[in-house]
Amino acid sequence: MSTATGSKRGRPGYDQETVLRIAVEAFNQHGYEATSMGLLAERLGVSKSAIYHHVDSKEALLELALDQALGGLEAILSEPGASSGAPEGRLEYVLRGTVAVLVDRLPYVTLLLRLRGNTAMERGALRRRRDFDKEIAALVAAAQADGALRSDVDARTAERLLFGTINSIVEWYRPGGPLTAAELADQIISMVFDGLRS
Amino acid sequence: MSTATGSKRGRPGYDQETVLRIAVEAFNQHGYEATSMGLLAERLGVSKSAIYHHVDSKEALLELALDQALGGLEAILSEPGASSGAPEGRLEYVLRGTVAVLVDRLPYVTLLLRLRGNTAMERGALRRRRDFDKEIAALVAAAQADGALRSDVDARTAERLLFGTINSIVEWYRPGGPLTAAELADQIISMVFDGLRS
DNA sequence: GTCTATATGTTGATAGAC
DNA sequence: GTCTATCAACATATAGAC
Repeated sequence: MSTATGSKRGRPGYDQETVLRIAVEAFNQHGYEATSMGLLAERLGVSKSAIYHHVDSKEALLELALDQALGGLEAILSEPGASSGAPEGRLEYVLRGTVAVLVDRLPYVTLLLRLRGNTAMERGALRRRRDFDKEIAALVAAAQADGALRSDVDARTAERLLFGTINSIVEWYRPGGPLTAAELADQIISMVFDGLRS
Repeated sequence: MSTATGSKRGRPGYDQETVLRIAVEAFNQHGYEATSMGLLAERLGVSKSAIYHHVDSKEALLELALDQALGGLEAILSEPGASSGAPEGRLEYVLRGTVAVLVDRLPYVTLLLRLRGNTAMERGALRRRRDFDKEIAALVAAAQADGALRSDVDARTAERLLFGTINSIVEWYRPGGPLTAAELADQIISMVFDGLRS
């Protein structure tokens, strides 16, 4: 499978999506700040200036990538399963959805999770991520009030540990391995709700 | 509290430990690769070349930092509590120890957890970290064989999710906040062993 | 323990040709 | 859609004075 566009002959000629894919790979490997346009150019097999035909700047590449991740996560909350039924069921629905988005958009979410907020743009993205987190924390609190979840752990702490567990999959999970995305979601849901004890 | 050494007057004059502390803060904020010696110099209030009086190179700073993190983690496994008693108790002991080291050496462990393995030195550190992880996975497997932990989740996956939960505290926990290190450890241990369901 | 000056290479981005 | 040439700024590290 080539990275080329539909052009009929000659050199590849990239589209923005492919440039973005290669860029995000590099950002995840070296960190966004430390990744140079020169490295991207090398990996794409074109000159630095050719990249500026596809995107306005390095920061624009980051913004496109973060939108992929945040858009995917935010969409979960708009689905019917996230707002109908008992809080516990809604929480499980959202957590399963999060695992699905993480696996489906792995490099983009990985990049989001490693953001430090060093520029205005990054801080904007982190704000969107915090808003998402807060909705889940509210869901945890509702499930606690409902009696479905234990109340001896603070809702915000529980939500953080919940996402700590889920988000950590970007550090090791790779699609195509022995564990399918559905199996992974089952094991995570089972572990966070019921614990590791037999 | 000053960052100065014991010198009696005049300009501060740093020791290696203080230089390292400031450096690790910057590494965690911008990423190791993207942190310039110039930024460190600025934050220390000295010239770039002054830093080379304390350390041989930028990479030597990273190595010193990672040794702080890895040394702390590896020491847990040498403690008596890690090798005596039932596997489940030993596992809990090691997990509590890990939380304690994470909190005690927060910036150093944070740096370790963000390594990508882009140089020989980094890969060496990641190897030490993997060795630590493998010992815990073996402990999980032993506790499963013992019947103390559920066996429907693969030991390696369980260990990864376990550390995903624990390691994620570097993203939000700050000593001096409302939650003490001991309380944090209790809540984490309780959540990973018994789950969030009431 | 710090400084200035310097060496040598790389950075993000632009101009303008093809 | 890509190229070469160019820019000012910045990178790590060293030499040698104080």
